[in-house]
Amino acid sequence: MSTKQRILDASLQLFNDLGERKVSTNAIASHLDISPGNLYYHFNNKQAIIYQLFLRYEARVLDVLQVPTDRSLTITDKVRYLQAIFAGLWEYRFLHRDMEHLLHDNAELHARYQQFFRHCLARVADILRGLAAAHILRIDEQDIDGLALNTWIVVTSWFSFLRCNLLQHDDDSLSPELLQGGIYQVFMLEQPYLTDAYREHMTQLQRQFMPRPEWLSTTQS
Amino acid sequence: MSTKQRILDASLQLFNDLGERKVSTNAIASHLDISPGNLYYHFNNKQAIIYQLFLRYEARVLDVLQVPTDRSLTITDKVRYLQAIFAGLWEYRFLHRDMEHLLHDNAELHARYQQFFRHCLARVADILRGLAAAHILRIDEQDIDGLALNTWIVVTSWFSFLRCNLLQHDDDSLSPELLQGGIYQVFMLEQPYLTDAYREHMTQLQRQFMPRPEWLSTTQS
DNA sequence: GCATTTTTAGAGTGATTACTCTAAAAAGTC
DNA sequence: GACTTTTTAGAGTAATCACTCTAAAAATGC
Repeated sequence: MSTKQRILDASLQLFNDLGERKVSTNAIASHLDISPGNLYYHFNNKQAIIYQLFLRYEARVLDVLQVPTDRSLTITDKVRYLQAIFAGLWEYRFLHRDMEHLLHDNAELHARYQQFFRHCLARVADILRGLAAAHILRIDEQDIDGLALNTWIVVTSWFSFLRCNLLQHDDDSLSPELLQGGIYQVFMLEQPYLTDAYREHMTQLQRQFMPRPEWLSTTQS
Repeated sequence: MSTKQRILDASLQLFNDLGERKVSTNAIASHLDISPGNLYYHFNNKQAIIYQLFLRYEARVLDVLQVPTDRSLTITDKVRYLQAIFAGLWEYRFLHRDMEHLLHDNAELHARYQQFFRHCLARVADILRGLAAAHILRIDEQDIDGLALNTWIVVTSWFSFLRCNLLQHDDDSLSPELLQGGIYQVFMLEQPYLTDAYREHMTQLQRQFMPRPEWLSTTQS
């Protein structure tokens, strides 16, 4: 594999494990047993590494968020979307961990990210319209944008939420399993809009993603 | 005013304006025309300043999130809760801007924050139960925790969302007016649970917090 | 007015880190 | 094998920043 790719892979891994801020370019180089000069031969600066990783992430997400044109959506699609999106978020989790800082320091990334956001939001809205067309949801057009936006917020904030509110301080073990609770919360957003025909089925499905009860029960505290 | 208070006030202002990370302790001192030594006489370290500011924030929020015991909740309460919470978020907006980093570097704050979170979540759930008891919402007990959690996520992520997705890169002018859209989104979460008696009234109320349409419409992009 | 405590100034320090510079090694070309 | 280009090494640098240290000034108590 080319040095450039190895730098990107190592950066991604270190960023994900430790957070972008805690990983110096020298650390990336020494992790790969190459010199800082070598790293800077391939990338003009740290931001360029992050930008390339974002492009990977973007491609991955947009690839998932396609709405089929030849058939109507099913509940299976819904689950598949969410699992794939959360898997992508997991793979590039350093991004949303510190998005504000990354964007503040990088105007080019900021512009691209905002375009990406608008694109995603439109796709999510299209998916919701597709679910409505398939009589899975019953929702007014005027509510679709709001629901799509809430979905975006919950999805992109989920890992941050976990790390801040549910993980012990010394415990860095954010695991893919913890994704499940995020999927549950997104189902929760859509649940009230389910048509009677699908309500029973979805409720049962949603239960599979139920967060462990000791987590978040408000009744006993 | 005591030097200690002046340090806290100046820190809050600078943190809010520039982000905690971009504000050095030396910068706080020189902003107040005092020496770094003086600052460190009053606070052992930067984290201690942040911790004290968090305590202020916590007290402010918990003061707002009271459920009246002598009467049932009204729609006016609902609006008042949201406006007061968002005002508090605004006043201490540096906190949620970089919460993960702040907590990672400060175990004591992390523990306190998690306790605060659980407390808030329970209060939000109580408010939802109160709204159900007042026949404003119709919601199953088993859905309350999930709705409360989504409310927490949307509320605490709103400013971050604005800065990442809606503000121009050179534009630091996050304004209190932009809060309104956050309130709209929280209404959006609860809207499907409204009883018929209140649906009309709330929908009209919600419209007042409507984000400007060019913002987030998915229909024209 | 003297003694003690509290508050302040301000120079300095050690650690970190993104990035540079020079030159050597390796790879490719003919 | 001579050359050109690409890739690499690694020492170094300038800036930043949280925090320390010493000693002077100010406030307080009696």
